[in-house]
Amino acid sequence: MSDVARRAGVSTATVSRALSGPASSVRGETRDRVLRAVEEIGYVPDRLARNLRRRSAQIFALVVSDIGNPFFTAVARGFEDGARAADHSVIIADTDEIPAVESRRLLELVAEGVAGIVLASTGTTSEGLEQAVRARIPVVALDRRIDAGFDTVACDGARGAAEAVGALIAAGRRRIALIGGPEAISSMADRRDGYERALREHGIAVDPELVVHGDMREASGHDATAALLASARPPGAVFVANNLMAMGALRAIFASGRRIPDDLAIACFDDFAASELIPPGIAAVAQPTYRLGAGAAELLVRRIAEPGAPVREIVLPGRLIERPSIGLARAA
Amino acid sequence: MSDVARRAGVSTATVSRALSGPASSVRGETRDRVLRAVEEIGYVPDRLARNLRRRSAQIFALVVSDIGNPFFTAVARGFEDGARAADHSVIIADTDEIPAVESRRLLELVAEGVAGIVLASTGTTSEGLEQAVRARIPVVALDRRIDAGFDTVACDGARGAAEAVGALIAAGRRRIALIGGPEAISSMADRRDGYERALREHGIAVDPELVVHGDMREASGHDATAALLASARPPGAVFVANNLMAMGALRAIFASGRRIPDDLAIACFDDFAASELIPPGIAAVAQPTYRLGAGAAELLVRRIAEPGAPVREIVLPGRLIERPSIGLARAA
DNA sequence: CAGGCGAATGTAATCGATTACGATACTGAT
DNA sequence: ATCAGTATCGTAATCGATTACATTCGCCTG
Repeated sequence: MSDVARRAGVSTATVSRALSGPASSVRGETRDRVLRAVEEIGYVPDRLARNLRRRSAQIFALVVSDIGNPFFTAVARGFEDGARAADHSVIIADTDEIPAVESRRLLELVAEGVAGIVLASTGTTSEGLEQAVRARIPVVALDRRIDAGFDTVACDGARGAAEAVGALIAAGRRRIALIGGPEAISSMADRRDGYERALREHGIAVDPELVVHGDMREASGHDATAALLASARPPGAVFVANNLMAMGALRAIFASGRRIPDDLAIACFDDFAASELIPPGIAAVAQPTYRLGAGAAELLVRRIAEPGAPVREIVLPGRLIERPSIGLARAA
Repeated sequence: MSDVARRAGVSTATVSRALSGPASSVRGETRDRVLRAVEEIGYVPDRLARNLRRRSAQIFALVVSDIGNPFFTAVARGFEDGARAADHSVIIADTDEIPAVESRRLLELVAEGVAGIVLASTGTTSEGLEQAVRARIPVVALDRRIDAGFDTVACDGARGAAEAVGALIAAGRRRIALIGGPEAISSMADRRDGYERALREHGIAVDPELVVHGDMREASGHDATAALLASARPPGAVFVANNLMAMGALRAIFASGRRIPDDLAIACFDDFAASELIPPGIAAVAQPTYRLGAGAAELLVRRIAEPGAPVREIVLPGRLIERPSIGLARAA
């Protein structure tokens, strides 16, 4: 940096101001001289030194339960692009949906000096979250609301679920089971709400026996479905609250020898790569994953620019992709 | 840090040595005093300052073509665990399989001061790679070899492919097509080799008309398969060199109305989540993804410990998961 | 014309840990 | 008793960019 300063005939302070200070802090001509010197020498500012001075690294963190879940990887794609546009790298951390792990990861990220965190929380407030707030690191809630006043980006789970369940009803099913997720996770609670709302709107009572909860992983979807199918009065359709459990549900259904949609209709939240290829084609509510991720990055960037701004919430609609697993096509 | 020093009655230099210096550099009793003081005060070393001094951040980078590919996310999982065990975070960067993007990402990572890079290269040496080497940042090749002498971790593609193709032959197929990837990518070339070897070993000539190349993405798998099926003498089986193209191939096959395995047998490299659910169950060579990722982390850690050590190569076997898509079961 | 103000820039302190260099004390050998 | 050698620890420089504070200069006002 001092080489640049010498070459441009200014001090290092001026070089710094020309490169990263506000536009008004340096005379136009001086700035040009500095930029030319930078160009000639091929100077690249040292990020590590800058990080120390600024007390923050140019890194955003994405904290999710499992990077193996295609929903989160798709979100990560959008988030990464958004972060890169703001000249930030992305660290990804898994929590395995375990609150203690989530807290630990957050503490590590705070220590790491990340500039912002996007968090798909397990639902429990933790010491890690507290520390992040105390360190004034912006936190954006992804997919799941956090009680306090955090910026949030999510898909409209209630509406998407209601639409999917509505489609099942329109196809003539009335005994529709829900395979839901933990109620502490707001997106899961929302989807349950949508399920119940759709039933009520069509004058169908919610049957507690048809509502079961998994842990959002494949195995739990399988087990829950198997139990439903083995019960005295099995349902005529199931709505599964996320993609992984849906895969488990499908395994259980095929294992039972039932045919979709004749014996059992199915729809789920969260589209997945193979949904078309699994016969007869599985209906799903597709989330705008890329835009969720990009939106999260955007919220972080804005919050950094104006820390005091009012809390913002981005809620994007999902889109029901109707496929034959629903059963009869709806009347147009 | 000076608080700790004062409390322990030593200098900051001693604190630093006690915490991160070699064991011999400080008297046992002194170290204990320091550690106690650290405990009492709740001191946490500042990573940003340490990074500046050490001229390197405690971060590993994973550079892949597309984090949306489940193979890479599965690898990422193992890599992340391995990195964390060594107290490093993980940055993930996508290249979209574009050499220029790969080079740019690498340059950014070098500037970022990452401590090590795991790279699934597009196959072209780039300025970014040069810079990484010049900066003495260890680079481990993942899945795909890089010409020069880099540590490498990969699955045995030739053997896995030969096994899968061998199974198709054992099931009575002789006209077996290959949907391969770009030859510049070593893992793809290996799989092609395995394909050809299996054919030769069974006295079947390699028919150039049955060998087509995609770009490893789903659409190319679809198009290549559609073209094969529409040809004058369509194959009796296909072996697809990766998971994404396999999904595309399946779409094309179903669209053509053909039945698996009666009309067309299929097997692919890289197992994927839905392979069981897609009828009749799609045979695939499963890679030990988690261990590939963990192995990459391990290679990085060792290379950092001994920069001069001889080049190491970890090659892990894949496992053919036989499913009905192959056709007749092999004679036991 | 004095005094005040703002724009533009320079000087040097600062972020917090690491480490080169030097000082001290203690060991054992001669 | 003297001295080399080693183990242990302290002082202060260092990493490279940012920024508080000081300085200079020009311009405007009363």
